[in-house]
Amino acid sequence: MPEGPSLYILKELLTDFPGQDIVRADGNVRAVDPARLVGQRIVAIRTWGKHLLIELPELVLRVHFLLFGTWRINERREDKVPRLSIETAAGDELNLYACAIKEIDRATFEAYDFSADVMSEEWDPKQARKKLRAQPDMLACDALLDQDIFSGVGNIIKNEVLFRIRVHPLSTVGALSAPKLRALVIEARQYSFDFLEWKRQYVLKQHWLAHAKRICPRCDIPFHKANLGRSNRRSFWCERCQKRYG
DNA sequence: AGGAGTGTTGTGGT
DNA sequence: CACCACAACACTCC
Repeated sequence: MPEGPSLYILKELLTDFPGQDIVRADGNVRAVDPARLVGQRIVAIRTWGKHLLIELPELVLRVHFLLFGTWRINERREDKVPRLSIETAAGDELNLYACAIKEIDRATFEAYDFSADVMSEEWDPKQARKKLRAQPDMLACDALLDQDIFSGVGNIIKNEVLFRIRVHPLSTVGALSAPKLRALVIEARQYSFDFLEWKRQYVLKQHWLAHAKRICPRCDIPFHKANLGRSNRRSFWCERCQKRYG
C-alpha cells in the first residue's frame, strides 16, 4: 500500500496518537530497540511521500513500507509478527509489518522538504518545474519516480499521469513544451488526490486507465509494456496517443 | 506452482 | 568516480 496517498490515509488514521504516551513497544525490528520507546510521548506524526515519520522527544522513527509493508491500527494480524508494535496509555495500538524502520537524527528530520511532497499543503509546483528544468536529459518516466521532485509518486501514479497528459514515458524532460511540463507537475498532484479518493472508496483499481492495462481506452489499440528508464520500472503506454518528445 | 510487483538500498563490476 | 546490474528484503495476488 505504499504510494503517497496511502500514507496520507495512514496519517489520518493516526490522528489520535500524537500527545499519547507509549506504554509498550516490541517487535522484530533490528535497527531500533523498542524498549527505548517506552515512556516517550508521541510528539507528532507526519508523512513525507512514502515515509511515515513518528516524532518522539528523544528520537524520530522513519518507517518505509517498501513494496510489501502493511499496518493495522487497534488490531493485529494473526499470521505475522509485527516489525514494530506500539501501544499507548489510552490503549491505542499501532502495528507495522514488513517495513523498513530506522531512527533518524534531528538534523535529518528537520531537513525534510515538504514542498516536494505531492500530498503536502506545502507542495510547490514551481519548485518542481525548476528541478525538472535543471535535468533536461532525464526521462519523463524517471522524473515522476524521483522522490526529490515528486515525493510520494509511485509506479501506478507514474503510468496514469503520463497517460493523462499524453506524454510518452521515454520523452526527455527538456524536450517538453512549457505547457506540457506544467501539465506534468499539475497532474502528478491531481492524480495523487484522485488516487486518494478512489483508495478511500476501495475503487482505485477499476479507475486505472493505463497501469497494468492491455488496451488503450482512447485508441482501442494494444498498450506497449516494458521496463523503462534508469528506474527500470514497468511502463504501459500507447504509441498513438502518447507523444514522444525529444 | 511460479512469478511478478504500488519500492529502496547496498554491493560489486565495468 | 560514474554508471550499471543485480540481490536482498518479504508479502499478496494472479
